Amino acid sequence: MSFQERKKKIVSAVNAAGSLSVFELSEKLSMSPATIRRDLNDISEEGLLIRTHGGAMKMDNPVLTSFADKSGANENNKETIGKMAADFVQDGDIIFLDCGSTVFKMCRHIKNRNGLKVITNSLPVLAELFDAPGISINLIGGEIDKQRRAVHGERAVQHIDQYQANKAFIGVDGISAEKGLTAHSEVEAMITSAFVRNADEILLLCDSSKIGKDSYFRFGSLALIHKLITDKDLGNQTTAALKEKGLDIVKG
Amino acid sequence: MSFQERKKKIVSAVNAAGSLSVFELSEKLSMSPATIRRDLNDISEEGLLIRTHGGAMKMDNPVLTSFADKSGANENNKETIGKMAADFVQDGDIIFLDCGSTVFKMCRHIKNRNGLKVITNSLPVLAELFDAPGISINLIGGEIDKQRRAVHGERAVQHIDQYQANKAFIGVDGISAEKGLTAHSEVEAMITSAFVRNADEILLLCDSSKIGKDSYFRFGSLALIHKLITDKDLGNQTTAALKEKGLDIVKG
DNA sequence: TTAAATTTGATCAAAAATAATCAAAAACGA
DNA sequence: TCGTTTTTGATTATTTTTGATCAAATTTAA
Repeated sequence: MSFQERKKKIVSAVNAAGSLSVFELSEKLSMSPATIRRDLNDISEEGLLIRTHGGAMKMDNPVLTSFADKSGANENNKETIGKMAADFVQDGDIIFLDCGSTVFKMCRHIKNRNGLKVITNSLPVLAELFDAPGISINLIGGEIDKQRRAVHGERAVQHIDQYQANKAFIGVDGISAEKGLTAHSEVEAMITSAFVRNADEILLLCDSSKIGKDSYFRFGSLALIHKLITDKDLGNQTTAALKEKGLDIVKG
Repeated sequence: MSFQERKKKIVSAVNAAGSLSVFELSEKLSMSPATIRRDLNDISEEGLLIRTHGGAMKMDNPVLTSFADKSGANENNKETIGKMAADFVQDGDIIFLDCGSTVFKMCRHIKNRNGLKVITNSLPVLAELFDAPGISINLIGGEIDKQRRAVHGERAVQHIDQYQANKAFIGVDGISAEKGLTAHSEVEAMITSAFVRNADEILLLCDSSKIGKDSYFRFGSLALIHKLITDKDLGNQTTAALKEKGLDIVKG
C-alpha cells in the first residue's frame, strides 16, 4: 500500500470514527506507529484533519466539507429534504438552483425529468445534472468561488436578472421569525436575492438545525418565501411561530 | 499491444480497482515493470491518474472529474503545442482560454503561475485549473453545450464582450491561406470571434492536421492572428505560404 | 508541585521503488 | 530490402519510504 492510499484511508477512518489514536491506526493499517505519525503530520499539514497528542481527530470546518463527503452533518435530514423538494419539480419547468448542500441533494432526484431547464451557479449541481439527457443547463457566469464551488459576483447577479424562472430552490444559513433570512456572506446573499426576485415561486430548503438561528447578513423577510421544506426534527413551537408568519411548511 | 492500447487498459484497470501496484499491472498486462513505470509516468503526466510510490491510484476530484478531457487523435503534437503555448503565459496575465483539446493541454503547464486571471467557457479548463491557488477563474455564463463541454450562446458572447484580456489562446477547426479561419459550427465561431475582438494578442493553437484544411463556417482572416503555434509536422511549403500572409509561426 | 508514563521528533540503516543507461527487438519508411 | 527510429527489458545507481532506537517534550497521576 502506497502512502497516498494510506493517507486516504487514514482520513476516512478518522472522519468516520471522529478521532483515532496513533496506535489504533497503526493496528488498523498494519503499519508502524512511526509511519502513522509521519502520515498524520503530513495530513494535518494539508489541513484534512486535526493532529492531537496521541492521534488525530476529524476536522469539521463546515466550509471545507465537500459535497462528496457523505459523512457531513445532518446528512439524512438533508437527503430527505432534497427528495421532498424534488417532488415540486415538474417536466417543462424552468428552475433556479442555488448552491448549497441541501439543494444539491435534490439533483439526484430530478435527473429523469424531461424538458427541464436548470439555471444554476453551483458547480456540483452542474456536474450532477450534466449527464441528464432531459435537462438543459444554463450556467451562471462570473467569478469562481473555489471554496463554495460556485459562481459569485456582480456579473453573476446581472446574469440572473436576465432570466425569469417558474421556481427557485434556495438555501440560507439562518432563518428565524424575528430576523427573517440570513446568510454567512454578502456575496451569497446577493445571488440568493437575485434568484428570489426573478422567480414566480420561492422554495426554501433548510434543515431544522438552521431554523431559529441567525447568521450575520440579513437579506430578506420571510414573506418572500412560498414554501419552506424542512425535516421532522423541527420543534412544534418553532413550526407554529413560522406558520403564524404565513409560511407554508413542508415537514419530512 | 501498442502503447496507446496499453495506456487505455491501464487507466481502466486502475479506475476499476481504485489502485494497483506496478507489479500487479505488469502481471496483468504481461509487461515488464520498467515499461509499466514508463507508462504510468506518461499517463499521470496527462493527468488521467495519480502516480503513487509502487503503483498508481485513480483520480477522483469528486465534483469536477466528469468534465475531464478525453484524449483523442494527434495526442503528442497537441501536447507539445500546449506546452509551447504555456510559455507565452506570464504571471499577472489576464487571458482568454477557448474550448478545444489543444488549448486544454496548455492548462497543466500554467497551473503554477501566480496572479493569473483566466476567463474561459470550457468546463475541462475549469476543472483542470480549479485547484491552482495562483489562478482566479472567471467562468463565462450561458447555455451548456454538453457535447463540447463548454458554454455557448448569445449570453456567453455578451459576457466576453464585457472583458478585455492581454492574450487570447484560441483553437479553430480549419485554417488556410485562402479561406482564413473556419469552424465546424456557428456557435463556436461566435465565441472565438468574441475572444479575438476583446484581446490584445491572439495566439492560435492548431496542430498541423488542420492547417490547409477548411471547415464550413468562415469567420475571420489570418490577419487577426498574431502567433500561430503548431507542430513539427507542418510542411515547409505550407509554412512558407502562411508566413507570406504575415503570420508569426512557432513550430514545435 | 514532582515523578512516572506516554508521545514525539530526530536520526539512521534496511528495504523498496525508481530513474538512468544501454543493448536487443520491433516497427517504420524509403 | 536495408537503415533508421522507436519501443522494450535488463542492469545498476540513486532516491524514497519505512521501522527501530533514543533523547527530549508533553501529559497524567500522585
